[in-house]
Amino acid sequence: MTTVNDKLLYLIAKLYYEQELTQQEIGDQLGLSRFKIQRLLTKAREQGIVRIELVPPTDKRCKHLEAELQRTFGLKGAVVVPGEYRSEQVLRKVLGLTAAELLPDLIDGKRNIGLGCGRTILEMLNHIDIDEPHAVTVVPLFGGMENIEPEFQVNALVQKLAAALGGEYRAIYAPVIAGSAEARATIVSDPMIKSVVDMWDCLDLAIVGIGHSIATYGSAFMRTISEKDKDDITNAEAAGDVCRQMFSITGEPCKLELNSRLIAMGLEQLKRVPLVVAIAGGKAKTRAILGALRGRYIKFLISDEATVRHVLALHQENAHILRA
Amino acid sequence: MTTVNDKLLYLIAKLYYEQELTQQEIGDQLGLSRFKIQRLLTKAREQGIVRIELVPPTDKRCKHLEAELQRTFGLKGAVVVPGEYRSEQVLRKVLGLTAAELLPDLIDGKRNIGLGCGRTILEMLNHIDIDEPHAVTVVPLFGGMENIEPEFQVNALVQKLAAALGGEYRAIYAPVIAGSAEARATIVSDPMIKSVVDMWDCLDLAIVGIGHSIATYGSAFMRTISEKDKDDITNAEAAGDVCRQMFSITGEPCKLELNSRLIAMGLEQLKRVPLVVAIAGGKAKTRAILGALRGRYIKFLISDEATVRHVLALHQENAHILRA
DNA sequence: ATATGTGATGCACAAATGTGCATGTCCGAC
DNA sequence: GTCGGACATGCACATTTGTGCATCACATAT
Repeated sequence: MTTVNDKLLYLIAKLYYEQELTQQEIGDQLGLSRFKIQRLLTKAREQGIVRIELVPPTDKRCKHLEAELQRTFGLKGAVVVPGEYRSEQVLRKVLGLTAAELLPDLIDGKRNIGLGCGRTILEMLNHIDIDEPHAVTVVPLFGGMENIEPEFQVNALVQKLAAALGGEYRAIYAPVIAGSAEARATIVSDPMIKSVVDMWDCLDLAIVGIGHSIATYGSAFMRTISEKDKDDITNAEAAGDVCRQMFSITGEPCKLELNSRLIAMGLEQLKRVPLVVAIAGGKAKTRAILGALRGRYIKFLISDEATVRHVLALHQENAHILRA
Repeated sequence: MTTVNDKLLYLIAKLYYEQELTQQEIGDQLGLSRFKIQRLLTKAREQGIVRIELVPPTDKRCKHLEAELQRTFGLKGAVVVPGEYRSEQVLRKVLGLTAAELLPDLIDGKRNIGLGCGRTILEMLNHIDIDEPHAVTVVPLFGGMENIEPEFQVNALVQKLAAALGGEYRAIYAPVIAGSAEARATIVSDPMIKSVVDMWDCLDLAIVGIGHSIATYGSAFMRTISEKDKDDITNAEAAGDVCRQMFSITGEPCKLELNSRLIAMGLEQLKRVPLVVAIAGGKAKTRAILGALRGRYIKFLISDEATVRHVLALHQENAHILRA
């Protein structure tokens, strides 16, 4: 019964996938209806008789750029995808995929993982494919925002990563920005929230995006803050942010009143994490990435060739600022 | 340039084959047209980024039946596909496929290969998949018929096998039945034909079907012969044929006037070939297969469980005929 | 400047594939 | 027997995919 099927399924699969006959043609040849062939093919796929494998393109990477990044900014590592991507959408997906492929190496031996949020991070989560479960705990690196789609919610992202890794996660039930410094203090001292925030001091790994201040994160974050805050940011010449913490193109943290209300992992805290992986690319983020690198906030960068070239060029170009 | 594509192709392939999005959905996500996705997918397949592999069903075989066949009829080997196939069409394809898979083992070290003709043989040829070329010479085992489709022509079949194996072939330009014994003699002594016919004495391997006389080979052969010949065959109680040579259910060659006109490898000649592989199955061929086995004309049988059970049962049942 | 060719692009249409459903079939329980 | 359920079958229809073609962009030769 089943053995008949085995050979038959294999035969049909061969005719369909190897000889590229249509289901109708196979049906005619075998004296079976097209529908039957269709269902048998489905069964063949289910039973694993047909195995579709995707060969990852021989990981061509821009080793020289990676080495230069490491040298120049004291990184523990870098991965630079070759080529130039004109579409932001495509680039995000490519970087997300690349990050997902690297993830097994990155999380190896890690217990507490902090996760940022953003579209590229989400793309990464969509492509994670891990065999054995890892006993990790995933925590968000900052509070949430209510005015964005559910799938971008920090808690949804940590949940997703934990699920993909087979570990646990901690959700944060605090806003990324409190109404006042006092409100922040109150919120952060709340036991449930404190237990998450306290974990920021004992992370083994943080995975973050890099925002380019004005219009960052689909500008959802920017929509959250007041006009005065925006002016502050502009005046401070913020080049970008990591974990919502702004810094200038030299890597100096921006002194903003906003900071006192932020419920987010701090830059100095971040520097103490053994491994901070940033995923970021795109011409618009050039200044932001450069700032993050100069500030030594990140220790591993996943980006693309065109962007990295821009970053390195910009670094050469206005290196005098640093000396000044 | 190409490197951009590599990652992108892989990404698209992943979305399509792993996440099972439609081409349209992928296009929307990436901001590319459906057509572009379509073409990139084609390219991904061409470049081997998508690899579709067919896992042959764990070669479940009826070892016990194979052993019994070997023991009972002194075969060098047998392969019995499990199950019962109600459709002749399906059975032919399954047997052809099975034979094609066995072929590499069967031809190993062989130089001169004789090939019969028939629908199952053709199916086998359709599935041959060999890596390195074999230095073989393929010859037909009997003459041709003009009243059948071109793809069933003996010369087409030997050509096809030779092509699949990467070897050479000899075509025969003689009819399977001459008009008279004298005509046969003349034809066979023609140098070009003789050189092929002479090879029947130095074959290392023959691959044949088994016909069940009346209505054999889509009855094309039967349409070729006269009414008197048919009566002769009926009177001689022919059970089947190999290479057009008729025999009874006991395996005795039929003494027919027709034989004197046949341009086909003889049964005694066949017995001298080190390895004769027959591919045959189906209830209707029970008697024919039994006759071929009893006559020891074949040394290797590829068939199916249901048929073999019938054959063995029939053998037990009328074994007394042999003793008589 | 003007031809010329090569390749990318998207469209209309054709072909192939997938799916919910009504019907039919088989088989065991009662 | 007959009832009920699980499952197979084929159909109409919806979705998805594939393809020939006209168009356009761009580069190279004339």
